[in-house]
Amino acid sequence: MCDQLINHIRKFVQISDEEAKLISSGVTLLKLKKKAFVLTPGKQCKANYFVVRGLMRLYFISKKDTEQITQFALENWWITDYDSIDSKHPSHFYIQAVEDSEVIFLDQNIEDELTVQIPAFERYLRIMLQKAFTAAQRRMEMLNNMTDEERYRSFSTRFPEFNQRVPQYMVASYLGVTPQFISRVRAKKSLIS
Amino acid sequence: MCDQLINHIRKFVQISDEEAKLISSGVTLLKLKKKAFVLTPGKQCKANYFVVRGLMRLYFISKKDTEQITQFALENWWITDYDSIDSKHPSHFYIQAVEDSEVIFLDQNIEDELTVQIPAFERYLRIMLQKAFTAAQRRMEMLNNMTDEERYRSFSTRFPEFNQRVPQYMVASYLGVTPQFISRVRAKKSLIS
DNA sequence: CGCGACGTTGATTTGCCTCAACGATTGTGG
DNA sequence: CCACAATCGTTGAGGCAAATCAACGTCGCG
Repeated sequence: MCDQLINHIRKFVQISDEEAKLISSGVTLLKLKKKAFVLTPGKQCKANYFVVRGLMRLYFISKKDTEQITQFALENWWITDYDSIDSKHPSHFYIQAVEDSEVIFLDQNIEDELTVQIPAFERYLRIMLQKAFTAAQRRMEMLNNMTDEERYRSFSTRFPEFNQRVPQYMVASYLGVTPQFISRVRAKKSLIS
Repeated sequence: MCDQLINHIRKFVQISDEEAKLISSGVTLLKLKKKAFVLTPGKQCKANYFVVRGLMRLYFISKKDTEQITQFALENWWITDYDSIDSKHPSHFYIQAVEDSEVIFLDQNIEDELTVQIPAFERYLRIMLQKAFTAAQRRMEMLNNMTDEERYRSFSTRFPEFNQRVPQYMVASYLGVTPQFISRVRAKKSLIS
């Protein structure tokens, strides 16, 4: 049932079959319809989510009453609100399925137990965090080093899959621009070619 | 010599005195003059740096030939270029002392050994990464949810120490605005009060 | 069918940058 | 100790990229 997670872990660290079973028995598979939520503002985030199939997004409502997407998670990515988990404060984020999805639910307390029992699992999670942090760094780099137009073009050529699977207004929200702006850039592009 | 690092680790995880010694014997204390570099573009980053005293910054040169600061590290923070470490590619960042500083140098290979030998140390590093990632998330949130003026005001009231220790143009670079812009905001502020 | 969600297009506004010149302060060599 | 340059911050004028506001088109779905 959780083969995909175990396979993913084994790309980075070695775990025995018993350890794999231990991990499997600690998690739950959730089937989510499009637009279903696993976290909403006001609730404390208590789990880490691994995307088996589908696409999740993490977002909040900005001052201007618009959705602000801070993260997407495709297959084999983890997504959660670490801030809420660490501080034990209520989250101000939504985590929502963009498409029909299957995600593995890993409760925070169980994660703590597993990381103590299985050092290799702790290492795996550290490696995932390091990747996530690097991605966040790169994204900030792009925010400060490119114009909005460059950023959109770079994003859509580097992650063409997203343009297929994600509505334009979500891409806009993720990139920190307006949907109108993206529309104009695309109009320009098609004139050139 | 590395008491400060050991104390910091023990705020988050338990380690024995032997483990503490093992860690201490694996690291080196560097004394850096203001403006000294521990990493420059073109070189592969091979270590993690823990700030004992002083202030470090991580930055790169943007397309417009201006410095873009992506991270500061005060006392008790780690700083490095994970991207270069993971990919083993040359870095395109500078890591530089903003003030005279003392940093603890932890070689990547030694870090790998220590994390295998001491699971609690791996856990400590994961916790540090989680904090760093959360901070990066928050920063992106601010970038998309505030005007440049709000962001500067929020930054300077939330981290007043930085305004003492860091020249204005570095704050500007970190916030992604021009030094002139900050100057104007401050002028406005003093008129009001 | 009719409604809502999503995208497009045009006109106007605005927040911040750019360029440029001018202080103030610091540090350095003669 | 002073002259000078370099560094850092301030101020003003003009320009531009993207946001905002608003209207309209189109597709999919209950």
